[in-house]
Amino acid sequence: MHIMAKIRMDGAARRRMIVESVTPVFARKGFTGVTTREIAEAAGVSEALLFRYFPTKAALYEEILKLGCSADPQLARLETLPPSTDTLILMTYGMLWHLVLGVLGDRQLTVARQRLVLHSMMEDGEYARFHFADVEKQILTTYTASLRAAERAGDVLPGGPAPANAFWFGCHVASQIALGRLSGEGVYPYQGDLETVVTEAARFILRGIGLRESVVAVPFETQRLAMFANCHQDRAAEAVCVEDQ
Amino acid sequence: MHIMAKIRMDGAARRRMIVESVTPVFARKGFTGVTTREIAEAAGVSEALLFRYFPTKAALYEEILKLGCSADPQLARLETLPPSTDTLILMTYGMLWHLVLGVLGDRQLTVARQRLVLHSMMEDGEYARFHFADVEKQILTTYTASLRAAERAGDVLPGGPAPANAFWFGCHVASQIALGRLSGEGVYPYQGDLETVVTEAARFILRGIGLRESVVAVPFETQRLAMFANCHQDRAAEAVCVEDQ
DNA sequence: ACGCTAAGTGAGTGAGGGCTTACTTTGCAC
DNA sequence: GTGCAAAGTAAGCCCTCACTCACTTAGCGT
Repeated sequence: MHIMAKIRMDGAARRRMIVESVTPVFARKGFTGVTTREIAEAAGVSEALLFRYFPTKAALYEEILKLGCSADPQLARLETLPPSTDTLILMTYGMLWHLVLGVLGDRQLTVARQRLVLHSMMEDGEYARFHFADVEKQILTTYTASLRAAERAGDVLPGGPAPANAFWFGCHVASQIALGRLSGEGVYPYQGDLETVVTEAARFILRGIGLRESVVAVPFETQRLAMFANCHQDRAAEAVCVEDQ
Repeated sequence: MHIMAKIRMDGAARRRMIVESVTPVFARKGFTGVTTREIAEAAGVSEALLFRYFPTKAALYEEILKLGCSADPQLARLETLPPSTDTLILMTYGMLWHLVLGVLGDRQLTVARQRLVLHSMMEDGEYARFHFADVEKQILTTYTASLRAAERAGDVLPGGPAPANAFWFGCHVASQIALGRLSGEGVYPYQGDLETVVTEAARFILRGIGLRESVVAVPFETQRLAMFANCHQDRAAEAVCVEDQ
């Protein structure tokens, strides 16, 4: 007998462990692209055990999707920010950094989520719709509030897109840059290094939603974002501790 | 004996016919998601015949990718446009209309191409890289020239992104809107109907690359695009004639 | 010490995957 | 008409896939 599962775990722990270790595999190759043997190997477990915990391969996949749907805890933090032009800018840079660089939160999870959403969009789109509805619910009110605040402050030109659309268009730029880098080396022939591209993208988005030049041109001090990220990492550290226990 | 291939064709014609009828199937389900039996059925041909023309399933797929790479003939038309702010605007609207609405050219082919590129980006990205390099080669010089012309005309604010990046960021918005609609009903919860979204997106992009309000705010008369599209349809009609022959 | 339950597995199974083979049919040159 | 090359197919072959079963092992309450 080969030792596959080195240590014996109780049901719940094993389930979680399987889902976690298998997520990136599904993310990389898609549902049909992965075999249950690969899955088992990735989880360090026999195929038979897999099927003790999940009745079918599809059920395991759905479990992963559900888990990916769970709200990003750091997003809650956004609601604590005051509605303002500054917040709008912070959100834009934050989104880009998050989606493209994977700063803030677990990079692997972020990438996995992107892939799952993409797979969904290429199939029936149901999961993607759900996911975006969730994102909207979590972010849009803050975003809209900040956009309105910026308007009141005279920082935004009239005739811009509806707030929801402004938000999504910004997301589109960020997601597509991220998508272009999913396969390792980027596929888009941008000019300049990644940092430049991200900065230019941020300004592109801010101009796009109608912010005045005087606001857009101000360089973004990354400390703010770093602080934001740190707060979250503390939280992540906590979570790990709990899990280890 | 069942009649599968209703009419007898010579080798070259059958090859073309198979590739054409099979492209949307691969596009929808991805390489691993499709069986050779499905492929054969889609082509209205026996599996055996498939394998007479293509040594493996992978070879058939590659053939499709290569064909998808062949330049869009209408793109050549772009080069005939004078470099100007107007051309920049036309290109932006044209891109959106092309990618999202599928006007200009064969809609089904456009969608198939998008899916194939996406599949590639989620795997090794090689085909996507090739495709984008091609797009860049075909469009970027005209785009850059028009952006420079706009600058000279005083229509664009300083401090915008590098021309190549401006182009790609615009593409990103358009592709992502299109991607959100691949599965039928759109997955992004935009505000307003599709036409509104596309118009807002166009303005978002034009603002994003730094065009002045005075230029962006001008409503776009769709006749120009329609004219452009018509020109192409004439060409398409020609092509069909040649093919029928 | 000793069951008893739950964790875990090796060795399959049938279905369906890509691909082949041995054959039939069709058009056409003569 | 007849021969023949090319178009076309039915019927599998073998392998891998998702999934199962009969079994062994570890921990734990008594």
